[in-house]
Amino acid sequence: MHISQNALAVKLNFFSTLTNEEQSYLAMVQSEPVTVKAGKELLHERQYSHKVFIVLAGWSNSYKDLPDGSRQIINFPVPGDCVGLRTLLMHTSDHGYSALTDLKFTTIDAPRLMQMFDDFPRIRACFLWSGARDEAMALDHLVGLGRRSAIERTAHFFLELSERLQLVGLATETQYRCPLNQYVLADALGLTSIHINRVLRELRERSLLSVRSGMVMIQDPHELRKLANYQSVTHQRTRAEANAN
Amino acid sequence: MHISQNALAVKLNFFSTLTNEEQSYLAMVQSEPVTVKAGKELLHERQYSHKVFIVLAGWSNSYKDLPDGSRQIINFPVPGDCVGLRTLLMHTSDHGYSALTDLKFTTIDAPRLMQMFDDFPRIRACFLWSGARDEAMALDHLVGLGRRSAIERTAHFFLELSERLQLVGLATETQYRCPLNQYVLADALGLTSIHINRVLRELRERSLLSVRSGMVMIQDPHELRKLANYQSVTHQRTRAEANAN
DNA sequence: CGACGCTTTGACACAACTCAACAACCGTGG
DNA sequence: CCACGGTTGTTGAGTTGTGTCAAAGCGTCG
Repeated sequence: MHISQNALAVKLNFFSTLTNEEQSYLAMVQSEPVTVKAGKELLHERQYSHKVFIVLAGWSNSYKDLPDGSRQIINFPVPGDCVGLRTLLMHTSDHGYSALTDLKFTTIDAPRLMQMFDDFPRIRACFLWSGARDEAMALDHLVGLGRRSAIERTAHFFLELSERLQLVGLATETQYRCPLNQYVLADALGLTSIHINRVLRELRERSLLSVRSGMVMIQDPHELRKLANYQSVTHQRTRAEANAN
Repeated sequence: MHISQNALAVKLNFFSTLTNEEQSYLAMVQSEPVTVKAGKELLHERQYSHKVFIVLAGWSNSYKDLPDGSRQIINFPVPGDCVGLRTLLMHTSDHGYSALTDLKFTTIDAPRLMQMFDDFPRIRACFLWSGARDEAMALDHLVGLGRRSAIERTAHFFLELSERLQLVGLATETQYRCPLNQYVLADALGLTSIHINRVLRELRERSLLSVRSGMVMIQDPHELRKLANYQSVTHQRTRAEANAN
């Protein structure tokens, strides 16, 4: 098992403890790690795809482009996240997926994934659980876009990101690296980069959160959570008992 | 098999043809149909739940409430839709679910559902596929809230609803019954009811679409699609080959 | 040093919201 | 049958949050 493949195992273990056999199978079924350059598009909308991506390191985003040239970013998969499960079921992708920084990942081909799901129902359960969590996050995102103001949405976003990164050891309670620029943030939060800038300034001036040279610092977690009406995505939920299915 | 339970079968059959045995099992595993009054809350946020709902007739909505009193409607499940699959995995619901009109549905308990998934992998595949389609629709919704104007979003909404209802025979190309009032539409589309009213007026004045006494009439499907940049959710995709998993 | 990508700021425009009425509709009971 | 209240739809006037356009500042890298 590659050390670098641990993020996935860490995340799945959060849902349910995997045996050594399951863990080593999980490591074995993955391709060798691949590294691509920032900007590389790994999946474009409507592309036929027969594999999933497991992020090991780096930043990427899944998104949808609109005919008027704007784009909506759906998600920023972090290390340990799996991209393309739904696409596998659909056969063709309903979103694009590209690297924002140099990106290291492995892949699993559909047949091997399906075989694994047949042979290791507990692993299948973990993947389903993980997919369900991703879906829950997408719904939070949806609610934010529909009903939260720009500043609430932004605060909420950085809090959620923090929690996801903590899960794989890439953030502390108060800070984490985050190379997302204001154009990218704008596309994720349904705003313009100009307005994101104003919002970040306000958060900074209110001493709640600051973003400087790729580093997010949460200065006042309590007040920030209050502003965002933030509820933890993961911690509020009972840990899964991964029975078959 | 109850005739009234056909909507689910119709929808799953759209994904992959089920055998007679599968169809009758699917009918058998469901509870007797239940009817509840409009307004009844079937699932509230954070509720523990151990069953899924299969809508047979009537209108309902899943939503999230925000502490400031506003709400964001996630989805309007239509007959044949299944509510609560993700909740089953999470053990507690991350959204509320309530009836908007008198509502007829069946339920499937978690253990029986899991048993069915073990015994009939093709049914499991259909449910997963169906869940994936719901997720894809949620993503469309997310994109709309983030990047589309009020009128585009509204047009898009009615087009998508039309297609979903057509799938179960509840709409023609040009019209369908839809008892959603403007408050409800507003909560779904991330707008105020007042603004929805103005948007509907504009759609009416431009002879694209009109909503009168619970009836949606699509007057100019082509222009409406152009306005909304609408792409079919279901038709664009290859029909599934439902192999196990 | 200049070029480029990203951030920051200002002035202005506009889409959508708020508040406040009023009108239409509908079922209910007198 | 009409009067009534509640719900839903409609409209106007004014406000505000966010977008648009334009330009300048700042780092970094070649």
